[in-house]
Amino acid sequence: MFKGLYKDLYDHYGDLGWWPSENDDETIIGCMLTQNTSWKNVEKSIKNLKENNIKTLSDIVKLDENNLKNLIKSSGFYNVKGKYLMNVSKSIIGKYGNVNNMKNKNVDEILKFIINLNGIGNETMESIMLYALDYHIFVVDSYTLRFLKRYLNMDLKRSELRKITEDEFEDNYELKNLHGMIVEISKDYCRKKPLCNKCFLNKKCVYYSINR
DNA sequence: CACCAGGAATGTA
DNA sequence: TACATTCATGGT
Repeated sequence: MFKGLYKDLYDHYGDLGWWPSENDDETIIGCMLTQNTSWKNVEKSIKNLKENNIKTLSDIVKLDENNLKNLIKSSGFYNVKGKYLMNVSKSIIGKYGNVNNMKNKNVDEILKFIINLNGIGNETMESIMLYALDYHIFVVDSYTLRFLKRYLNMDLKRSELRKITEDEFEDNYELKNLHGMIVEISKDYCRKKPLCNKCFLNKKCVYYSINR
């Protein structure tokens, strides 16, 4: 159902290299900090952390929580995000020792552990599962649901969309790049003022035919 | 000046 | 289940 869409997007965006990070710990940190926040503001926080030699969740648990909040201030919501990131780091280190030990385990076990952590909802859980831990799980965000509603004229629920994409794409790389490409096309052409007339998908979106 | 960004928790009905 | 509100910086 989405193979054609994938090709159209890939012809335009190619390999986006999602998730951008130096290691899996940094991916998890980015997943937490980018909640309702532009990526550029998150990059400043990550740069701040690196300059203070904080690169892993083990480094974070050694920090004072208020110190952590100051370092991530640029990504907004720093009080809740600081508390969440500290507790998530402590839980992961406490149960698994390090991020790598969470890979290649029973998918449901890891999924339930992550979704039950305070500060992690469905989208952040899916991002961590796919991009940091390399499980076969698609990331569904509001961009994706809105875009597919215009593209397919289907009001899918996240569970339905996840089943379709995870069945259709066997390779994790495709799930990773597909989500990245949908975010990019949403940012480029599908914000509140849609630019369907300039989008490379052009008339393939239902939204275009309805409003023009 | 207003609006929103690669959300989630909490509360209400 | 479906909404509303709060958290709060920084770019446009």
